[in-house]
Amino acid sequence: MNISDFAKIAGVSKSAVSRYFNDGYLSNDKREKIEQAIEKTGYSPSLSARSVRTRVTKLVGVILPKLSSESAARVTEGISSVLSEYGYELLLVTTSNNYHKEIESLELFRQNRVDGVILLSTVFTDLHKTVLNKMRVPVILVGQNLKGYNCVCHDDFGASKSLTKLMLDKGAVEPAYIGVDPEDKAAGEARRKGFEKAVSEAGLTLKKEFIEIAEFNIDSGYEKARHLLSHRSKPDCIFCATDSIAAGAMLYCRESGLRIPEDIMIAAVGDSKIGKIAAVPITTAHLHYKTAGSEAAKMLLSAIKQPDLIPRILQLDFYIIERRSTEKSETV
Amino acid sequence: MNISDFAKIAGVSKSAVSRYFNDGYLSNDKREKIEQAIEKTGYSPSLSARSVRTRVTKLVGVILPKLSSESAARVTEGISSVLSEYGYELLLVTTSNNYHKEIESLELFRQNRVDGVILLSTVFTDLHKTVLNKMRVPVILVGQNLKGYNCVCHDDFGASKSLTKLMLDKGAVEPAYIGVDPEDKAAGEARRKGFEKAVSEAGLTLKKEFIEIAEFNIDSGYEKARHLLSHRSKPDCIFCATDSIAAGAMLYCRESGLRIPEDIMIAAVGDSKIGKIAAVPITTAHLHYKTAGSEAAKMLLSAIKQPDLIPRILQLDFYIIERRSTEKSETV
DNA sequence: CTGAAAGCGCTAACAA
DNA sequence: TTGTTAGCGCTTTCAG
Repeated sequence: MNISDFAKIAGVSKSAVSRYFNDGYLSNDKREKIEQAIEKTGYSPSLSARSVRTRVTKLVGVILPKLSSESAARVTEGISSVLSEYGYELLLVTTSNNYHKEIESLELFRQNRVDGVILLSTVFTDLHKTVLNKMRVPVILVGQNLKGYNCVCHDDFGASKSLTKLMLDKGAVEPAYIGVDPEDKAAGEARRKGFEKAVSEAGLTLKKEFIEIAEFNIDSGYEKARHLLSHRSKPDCIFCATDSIAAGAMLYCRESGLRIPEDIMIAAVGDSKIGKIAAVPITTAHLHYKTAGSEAAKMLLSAIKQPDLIPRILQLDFYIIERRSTEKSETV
Repeated sequence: MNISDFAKIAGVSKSAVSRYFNDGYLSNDKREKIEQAIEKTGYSPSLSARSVRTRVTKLVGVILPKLSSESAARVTEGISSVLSEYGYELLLVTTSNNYHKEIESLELFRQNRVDGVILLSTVFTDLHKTVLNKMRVPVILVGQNLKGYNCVCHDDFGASKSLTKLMLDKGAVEPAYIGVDPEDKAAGEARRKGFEKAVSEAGLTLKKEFIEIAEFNIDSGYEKARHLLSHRSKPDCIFCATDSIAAGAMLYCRESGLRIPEDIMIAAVGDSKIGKIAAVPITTAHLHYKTAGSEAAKMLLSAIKQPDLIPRILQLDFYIIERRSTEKSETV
């Protein structure tokens, strides 16, 4: 059933039908006829055909490393809530943390199909830059802070610094760090720098062997904690880049008989469910992931409406949630 | 830049270009010319225009309650992996557990835009039936077992029965249940029936006050456990429909001084991360969510290819993971 | 307010 | 193998 067939059934012209669906001028008489015919036939116009004419797809591409990460899921929910409100749909691509697939997807979205793109990437290479500059539709970066691009990001540095400082203020003097690949600007680099800043501001020196780089999961956190605790000198607090890593680290600490927080404190960034129900609930920093998603979507929609918008960076605040994993009386 | 402009630049005909992108007959000479021109211009054909002609969108609609549930995320990852392999893209809609939005999305997908739909729904109403029967593209249901429709589902009944039996075999005689809305056929109804079956097969009678219905989250599990334990007679094991609920229940049990598993055992369905790192790791049943997603995608692709395919139901097996929350010596 | 007609960018049937 | 040509279903002038 196409617009011509339908127009015939409704007893009106093609134009009238088109106007009905695009709120143009229309007499009530025709409007009613069309509504009745819709009732009868279930007709609805082809979005593809419409896109050919209007060059608008009402589709937004979302590229993310993986869905089964609480933070990515929350961002996506934020995006989705705003998008659906404005009649846009969400075209999802996951890249399994493979940034070549990220580039591929951008290429795929480059000229066609979508009106804009939201990219949750973790690394930023020259390849990214090249492709991004070739894009003909607006792109919003989530989670990264990159001059010259539209970004919605978190204060990873500040959150990490605050969490680390919190543990040092409670008397820790041998801080350890389990983070992720420093290629990852936000979760890797910025969080590490925040940690290091807090350590140096406290006048402490960092032991090289107290630095570990893990994957984004529990098992890796466990493994790295084991390695960390295999040295002769022991840390008295561990700052972890993510809650999952912290959960794994805690698992190992407890298995090896350490009491938390008495023997060793643990804190991590992210405020995911896992930190709340861990054996000892984990002190964490809440980053506003869902808000990041909805703000990114809003930013994208304005960029679509107004293509000459100048790039802007929106950094969202965080807050600290103290839990038992750092519950020690202060030692000024 | 459209196909005509591009053909001119490449020095070939429109047809040649079209054939290049749809692997028709083409001499190497033209192929090379076209490749060079692509290099120069970055041309790629408009997918919308193609869809108008071919009536194929290479888009699959996915409807799910919410992303921030580990199971939904895993299913979606499974779907995505297969889809991208076959050159399809994924149009995602989340319904926030509002089944009217589910219907709306189906309507939206009904005639247009997508080549098929995968629906992760929890309830199944007459409205669903009506809309489903009107669909012009194939639909696969994930997580539900419904005669007459294409389904990929889990053995919720079996998993629940096995978990409950496991606790009863270890000597529990006062079983309690914290489940979800029985409108939810799989997680609500089937899991409850599995629980009840194990209880009755063990020759036990179920106390009415040992049945609670919770939401799908930790806080609700906590709340319901509190209610459960407020009665004079106390249960000695709790079967929970989901890991999140179990995590919450465990939190309450421990706060009220109960030892797990000595005083009370806990088990739940789902094998999510949370159960692994809970204060006392939780015995669970692994359902193959990711596989369910990829199988659903495969089923959909064959239904797209072969529209007269007769409906089929694929039920995936589960396995039990015993953890400390039920670690009691058997009392036969 | 309305309808006829042109044309969006592409594919596919046809004749060469 | 190739190019010409007729649409796919829709929107949008334009003339009424």
